[in-house]
Amino acid sequence: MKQGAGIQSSGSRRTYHHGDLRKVLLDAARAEIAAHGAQGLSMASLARRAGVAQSAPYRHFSDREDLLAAVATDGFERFTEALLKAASDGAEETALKRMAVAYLVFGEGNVELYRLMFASGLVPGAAPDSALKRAATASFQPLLERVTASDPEASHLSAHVRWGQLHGLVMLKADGFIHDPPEALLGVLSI
Amino acid sequence: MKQGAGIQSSGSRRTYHHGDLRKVLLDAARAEIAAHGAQGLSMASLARRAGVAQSAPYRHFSDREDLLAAVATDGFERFTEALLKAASDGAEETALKRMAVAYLVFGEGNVELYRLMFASGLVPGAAPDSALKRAATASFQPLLERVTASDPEASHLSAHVRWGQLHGLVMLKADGFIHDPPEALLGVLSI
DNA sequence: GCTTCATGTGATGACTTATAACATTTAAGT
DNA sequence: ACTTAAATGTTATAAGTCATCACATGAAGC
Repeated sequence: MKQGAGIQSSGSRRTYHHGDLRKVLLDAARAEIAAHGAQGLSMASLARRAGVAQSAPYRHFSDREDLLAAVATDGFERFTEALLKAASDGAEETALKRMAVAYLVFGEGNVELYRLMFASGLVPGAAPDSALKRAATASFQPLLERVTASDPEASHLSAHVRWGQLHGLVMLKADGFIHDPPEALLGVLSI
Repeated sequence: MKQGAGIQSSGSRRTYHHGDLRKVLLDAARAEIAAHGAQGLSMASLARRAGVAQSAPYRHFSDREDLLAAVATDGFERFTEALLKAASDGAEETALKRMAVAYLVFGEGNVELYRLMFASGLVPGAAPDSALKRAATASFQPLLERVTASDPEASHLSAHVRWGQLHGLVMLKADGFIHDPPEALLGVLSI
């Protein structure tokens, strides 16, 4: 089935069909985005990197935005996972604090991916029933649940504000406006 | 031989020299960014819109990023002005609250400009002594001063956190993740 | 085995950034 | 005023991008 043929990066593939181009493209895109951001990512360079024709990626992604959306969707899923893991990974009372730490750590460790996910305008433009939109809204659920769990009076609104606090700190750091370490910031936040 | 010739070649300009191309380009860029964001802005379209050759803008801006930086710098200056005006426009005790409102209002009223200023990666990449960097750091001073003035114990750190709160809310709204009105958010923030 | 469908190729058009060589005004210096 | 330098515009062009086309190839199903 999955013939191990794979890729011959120097240009000569053994098989006409690549075998797993979609995955290779996504991996390359993730790496490129992590290294240099989504802005400069080009379909052509991805194709070159994968050793296929420039038009090949369009067999797997309808356009550049579609590919970025796939990377972002995957990012949201990993992000949600990280939050859930942090929440369930210790005492109940300190779950929110651990989630906050996990949030900041994820942001710091995936600056460009985080920017793509939350500040590229990809999500607001996506269709309401798209995988991207669903993954994005899903990533907000863990935080929302914890906030309302710890304080039944708390509304969506206060969860939004908590989220905004963390989001703002991640973005300010991502863009080099502040440089304080996560622990210091959380101390002031009193989460 | 003579290829220049066309005073009127493309548009309806009467003089060979445009007169105030730099300003016209900046105005057009601001309008285009406000309408469709900085992402899709092209030097070529700006030139067309101004009725000059595609290469003309490069006489005034070394490259696309340089033009965007000019727009962002102007944005930071107007942003600082708005914050200062809010601070000095009422009772001393409520200055911080008014600044917070002004912050959110500016963000909501200039979504794409705000994104360019704070989330485009322009500032971290700029030279330390560039006009952009200076305008950006200057925009943080009003908030910092008010925070430390109202609470001498407060450090830069707590000012950063305040900033992060506001920044996060603006960005989340800009990207369509939340939709709460400013007053509601500020109520929860207790600023 | 034959057909069909998914996937990769090459060529192409429209568009963009950016630079170079050349043209035309404006300004400065004498 | 005359000459020349500096700004600022123009044309042409190179290199790169996105996206689509008709066509080639190989894998899977009948």
